[in-house]
Amino acid sequence: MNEAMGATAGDASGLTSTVVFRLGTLGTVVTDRFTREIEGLGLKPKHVGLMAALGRAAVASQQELAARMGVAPSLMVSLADHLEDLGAVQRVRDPRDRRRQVLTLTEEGQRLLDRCTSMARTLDEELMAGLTEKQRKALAEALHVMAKRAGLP
Amino acid sequence: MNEAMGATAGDASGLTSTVVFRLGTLGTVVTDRFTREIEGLGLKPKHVGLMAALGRAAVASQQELAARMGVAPSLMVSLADHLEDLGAVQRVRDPRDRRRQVLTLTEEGQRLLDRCTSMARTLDEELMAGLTEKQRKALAEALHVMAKRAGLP
DNA sequence: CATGAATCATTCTGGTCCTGAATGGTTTGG
DNA sequence: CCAAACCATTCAGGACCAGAATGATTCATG
Repeated sequence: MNEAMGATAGDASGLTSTVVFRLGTLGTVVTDRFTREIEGLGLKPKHVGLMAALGRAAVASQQELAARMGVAPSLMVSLADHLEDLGAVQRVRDPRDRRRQVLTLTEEGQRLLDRCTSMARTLDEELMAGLTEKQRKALAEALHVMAKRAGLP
Repeated sequence: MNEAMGATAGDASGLTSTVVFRLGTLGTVVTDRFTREIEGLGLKPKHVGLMAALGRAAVASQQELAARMGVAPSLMVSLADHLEDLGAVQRVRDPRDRRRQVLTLTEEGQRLLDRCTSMARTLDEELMAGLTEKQRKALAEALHVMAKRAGLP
């Protein structure tokens, strides 16, 4: 939820037992946590998402990336601006079509992304500390299926 | 993710296979969907969260509710304002302590909450359509454990 | 090959959501 | 009885994001 609905107690309705609700609240809590974690790197979640979308060797125009991430092209410009300032991505005009700006992840960008991934894994541990190995598998599988279904990655 | 990081492809790093990442992206997608759903009722996710926090018969001051939901008191005021305008909550000065504004869910509020719950259940179905009954159980259980662990509900 | 429509990136403007500071009424402890 | 603490409210401002407007480039079609 655009944070999110973020309720915590006193529920007599069953709303809070809903997967939608739990997914929403947990999602924001976890993302807020992650946001604080990456703050020191000068990054926001969307920057990390963009780097992940780029991948190590991938090449894509800003337009395509904006569509993939579900954001407006104008926002993609500012995200790319910032990552470029950090030296994390390179902007190159596509010689085939000089309207297109092609983004590529630099080595510095890959380093940043790796650090973010590492942080995420640590948070994963913390988050799933109360789960058995079997439960973790089941959770990962379920999330994967639902994400696919939502057309995500 | 106050959204969220929202990446979708080209990932060579493993970030997207992280529970943190999937939880974040799925959370925002689902919340966005829910947001559209409740738009017709004149509600935003936080309004629904507040109503759920209130519960049918619960009584709480705005201060306490703000703390529970993790928002600033000033935001709680405007959330309560809006719900009051809709006739969903009643604001009453606590006679024991006339500084406190006590909120209670009205019948209209309960009706609204019920409709939101119903919508959430429908979304649950849609969301988990690709999951077996066993997987659904496992997912619900895992989310519940993690939510508890995060101090949520 | 010329020109109008379409596409891409960029800038700018504005809206929404939220926090933190300032204010005023109320309570409480010494 | 007074100062400190507390609650609700208002207000100003910041972060984030979408949409319109602009300019450059490409494409389609006659």
